[in-house]
Amino acid sequence: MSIDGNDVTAAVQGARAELRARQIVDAAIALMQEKGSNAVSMQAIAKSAGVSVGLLYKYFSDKEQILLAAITRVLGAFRDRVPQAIEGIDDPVDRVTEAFAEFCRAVDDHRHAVVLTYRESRSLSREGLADIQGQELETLGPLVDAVRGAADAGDLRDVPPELFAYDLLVLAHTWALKHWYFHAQGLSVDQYVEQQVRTVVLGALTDAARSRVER
Amino acid sequence: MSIDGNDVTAAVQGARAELRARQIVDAAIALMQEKGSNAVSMQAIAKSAGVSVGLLYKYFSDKEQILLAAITRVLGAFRDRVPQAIEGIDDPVDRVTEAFAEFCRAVDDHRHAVVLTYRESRSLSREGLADIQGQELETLGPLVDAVRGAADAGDLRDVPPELFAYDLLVLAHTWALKHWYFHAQGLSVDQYVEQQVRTVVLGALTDAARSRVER
Amino acid sequence: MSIDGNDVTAAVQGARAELRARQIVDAAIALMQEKGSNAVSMQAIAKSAGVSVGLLYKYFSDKEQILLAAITRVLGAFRDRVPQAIEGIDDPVDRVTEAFAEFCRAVDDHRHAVVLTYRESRSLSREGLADIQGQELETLGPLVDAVRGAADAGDLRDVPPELFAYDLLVLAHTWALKHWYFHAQGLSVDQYVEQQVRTVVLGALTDAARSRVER
Amino acid sequence: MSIDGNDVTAAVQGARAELRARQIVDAAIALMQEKGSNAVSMQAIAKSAGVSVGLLYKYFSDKEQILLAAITRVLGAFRDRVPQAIEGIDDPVDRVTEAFAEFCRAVDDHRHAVVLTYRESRSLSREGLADIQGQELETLGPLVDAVRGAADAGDLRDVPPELFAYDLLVLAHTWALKHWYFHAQGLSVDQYVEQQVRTVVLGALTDAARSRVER
DNA sequence: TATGAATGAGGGTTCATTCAT
DNA sequence: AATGAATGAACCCTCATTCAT
Repeated sequence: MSIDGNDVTAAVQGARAELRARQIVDAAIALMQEKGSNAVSMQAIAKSAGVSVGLLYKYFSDKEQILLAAITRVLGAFRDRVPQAIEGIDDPVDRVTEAFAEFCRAVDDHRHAVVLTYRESRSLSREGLADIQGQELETLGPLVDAVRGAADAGDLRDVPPELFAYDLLVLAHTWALKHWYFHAQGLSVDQYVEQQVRTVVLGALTDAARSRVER
Repeated sequence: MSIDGNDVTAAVQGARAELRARQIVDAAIALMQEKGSNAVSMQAIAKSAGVSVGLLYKYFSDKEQILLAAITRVLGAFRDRVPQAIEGIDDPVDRVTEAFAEFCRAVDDHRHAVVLTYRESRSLSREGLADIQGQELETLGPLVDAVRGAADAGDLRDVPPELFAYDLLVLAHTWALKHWYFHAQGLSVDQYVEQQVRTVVLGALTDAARSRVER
Repeated sequence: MSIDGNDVTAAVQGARAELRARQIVDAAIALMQEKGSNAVSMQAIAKSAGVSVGLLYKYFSDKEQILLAAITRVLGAFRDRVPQAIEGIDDPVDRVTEAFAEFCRAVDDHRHAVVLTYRESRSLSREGLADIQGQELETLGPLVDAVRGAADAGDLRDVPPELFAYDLLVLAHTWALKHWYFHAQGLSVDQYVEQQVRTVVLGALTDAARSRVER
Repeated sequence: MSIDGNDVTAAVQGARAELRARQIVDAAIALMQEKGSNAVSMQAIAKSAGVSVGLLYKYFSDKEQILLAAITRVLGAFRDRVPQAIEGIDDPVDRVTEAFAEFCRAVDDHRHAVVLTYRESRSLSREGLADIQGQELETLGPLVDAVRGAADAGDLRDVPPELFAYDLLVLAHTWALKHWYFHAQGLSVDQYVEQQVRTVVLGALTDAARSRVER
C-alpha cells in the first residue's frame, strides 16, 4: 500500500499544474471584472496572476483558452447549483420557482462573470463560441426539466416549455446585465426573484396551479 | 428678417456637417451589422463611409464618440418606432402586445448593433455608459406607458408594471442576444413574438383580459 | 496637352510610394548583409529605413513580402544583365563564356545578396520559396540558351545542356558563397572566371571547338 | 597497472557524458532532417533526445554549440567516407570519380544538414564560422588528393587542381542545395553523379585519359 | 474642408536560457 | 546527474490617432 516516488512527484506536479491553471483563470476573471475585456491582455493576466507571460502558454495554448476556461468555470457553477437546489422538492411549480431563484442567486454570486460571458463572446473563435453556447444550453437543461415537470403535471398554461425555460434563464442573467438598473431601484436579489416569480412564473401557470401556489 | 451671407454659409456648412456625421455613423452601423463589431476599426469606418481617416476626427473626437453615436441612432429608432406603431390602437392589451412586437422587429433590424450595446459597454467611458443607459431607459418609456395603460384599465394581474415592461424590453433584446439559439430552432421574428406573447404577455393579464384577447 | 491636378497628385504619390518601397527593401538588404538574417526584424528594418514599423505594413503585407522583394531585386539584375552582355556576340562558345563571366560579375556586384538568397529561404513560405525558385530558373534561362546554342553548333561534347548551364549558375553563385575561400587565395573575379572557364567550360567543348577557342 | 576507483568513476562518467552528447546531437540532426531546421528549438531537441531541456545546457554551453556539433558530425562523415570509398582503387581517374560519387552520396544522406551549413552560417559566431570553414577545407582534402593524383599521372588537362576539387565539392553540395530542382527533374543521386561526371569530370581529363575511361 | 501617409504603443506569441528541486 | 517549471526579451503585427499638405 505504498506510493513510489515518481507517483508522488507526478501527483504533486499535477496538483501544482492544476493550481497554476486555476490561478491564471482567477486572475483573468478578476481582470475582466474590474477592467473590461479590452484591458485583459496576456501581459495583464500574467501580471495579475503573478507569473510570467511565457508560463501562460504552458498551461493554455491560447488566449482564447484562458477566456474559455474562465467562462466555463462560471457556467459550470450554474449547471451544478440548480439541480442541487431543487433536489428534495416535490411540487412541480415549486421546483420551477426554486430553480429560477437558485439560478438568480448563482448569477448574483458571479455577476461580473456573467456580464463577461456576454461581452467576451467577440474574442472567441467560431468553435470557442459554439463551445460556450453548448455550455449555456447545459445550464438551461435543469430549467427545462423543471418546466417540463410542471407541464406534465398539468400546471402550465399552453406555453412552449423550452422558450419559457429560456426566458427564465435570460431573466436570471438580466439580474447581472441590468444590475445598474435594479440597483438604482434599491432591489435585492430576493426581491428581484420574488417580483419576477409573480410576474413571469405565476403567469405561466394554469389558474388552478396559481391559486394553489398563491394560497 | 434677412439672413446675411455668413449665416447662409454657416447653415450650409452645418447641414453638410450633419450629412457627413450621418454618413460616418451609417458606415459604422453597416460595418457592425455585416462584420460583427470586431472589424470596426477607424480605417474600416473611413473606407466604408467613403471618406478619409482624418475626416473622422473632424466630426468625432474619438472612436468612442462614433460608437456612441451609432448606438444612439439605433436606440433612437427603438424610441421612435414603438410609439408610432401603437398610435392608433385603442385596446390596452393590444397596445402592449403591439409595442412589444414592434420592439422585437426593431431589434431584428439592428441585431448586431444591439449585441454591440452589450458587448462594448465596458470599453465605453463612465459617461458614455451612463449616456447609453439613459437612452435605454428612454426606449423603455413607451413600453412602460403601454403597460401602465393596461394596468389602469384593470387588464393586468398584480404585477409591477416597470418590471414587466423591462422584461419585455429584455426579451426583445434577447431576440438579438440569443439569435444563435432561436435561429437554430428555425424561429422567425414573428414566430418569436407570437410565442413570447403567449408565454409572457398573456400570463400578465387577468383572466378576463386574457379570454377577451384570446377569443 | 495638360495634366490635371489629380493626375499629378496620383503620379507624385505613386512615385513616392515606389520610393518608399525601394527604401524599405534597400534597408532590408543592407541589414541582411551586415547583420545576418536573424537580426532582420521588422523593427530593425523600420529603423534602418528611417520609417516606423507601421509604415512597413502599408507597403508590404508581410515580412515575407519584404524578403521576397529583396531577393527579387537581386535575381532581376541577373536575369537582365546576362542577355545584354552577350547580345552582340556571334560565336556560340564565346556566348557561353561571356554569359558565365557576366553572371559571375553580377554575382560579385551583389555578393552578400546572393548569400542571402541561400540563407533566407528558411523564412519563406512554400509559395514564397516556389516564387524565388521560379525566378532562379529565369536567371538560368539565358545560360541555357547560350549552352543550347553551342550544342546546336556542334561545339559541345555529349553533355546535358540544362545540367551544364545549371553548373555554370551554381559556380557563379559559388563566387559569393565561398568568397571567404577564394579571397584567402587572393583570387579576383576575373581570375576566378578565367580559371573556371578553363576548368569547366573548356572541358565541355569538343576538341575542335576547344582548339578553336584556345588558339 | 591498476585503476583506482575515482578513475573508474571518471571514465564511466566520461563515457556516459560522451553518450549523452552524441544522443543530443543525433536528435538535433534528426530534427533538422525531418523538420527543416526552423523547428530546431532547444525544447524540440530535448524532447527528440528524450532528455530535459536543462540537461542540454550541462553538455553544451549554447544552442550554437549543438548546431556546431551537429554540423561537425556531418562534415566529419564527409571527411571519413571519401577516403574509405577510394581506398582500394588504383586508377587515378577512377579515384576522382569515385571520390566525387561518394561525396554526393554522403551529401544525400545528410541533405538538410548540408543546407543548414549554408543557411545557418550567419547565425554562427565568428569563431563558429571559422571552425566550420576549417572543417569544410578538411572535407576538401581527400578530393584535392585524388585530383592531384590524376594530375600527377598526367590524366588532367591544364586545370588548377584545387579549383577543380572545390568545384566537385560544390557540385556535391549542390545536390542538396538545389534538390528541389533535380527532384523536379526526376533525377536520382546516382543519375546526378553519372551526369555530373560526364559533364565536369570527363571534361577535365586529357583526351587520352578520357578515351581510356570511356572505353 | 479634406486627405492619407505616418506614427508607435501595445497586442499575442515564441523560445533560449536559468535555477530550485 | 537530471529535471522541467519558470522567465522575459524579442518577435511580428494592428490600429487609434496625428499632421503636413
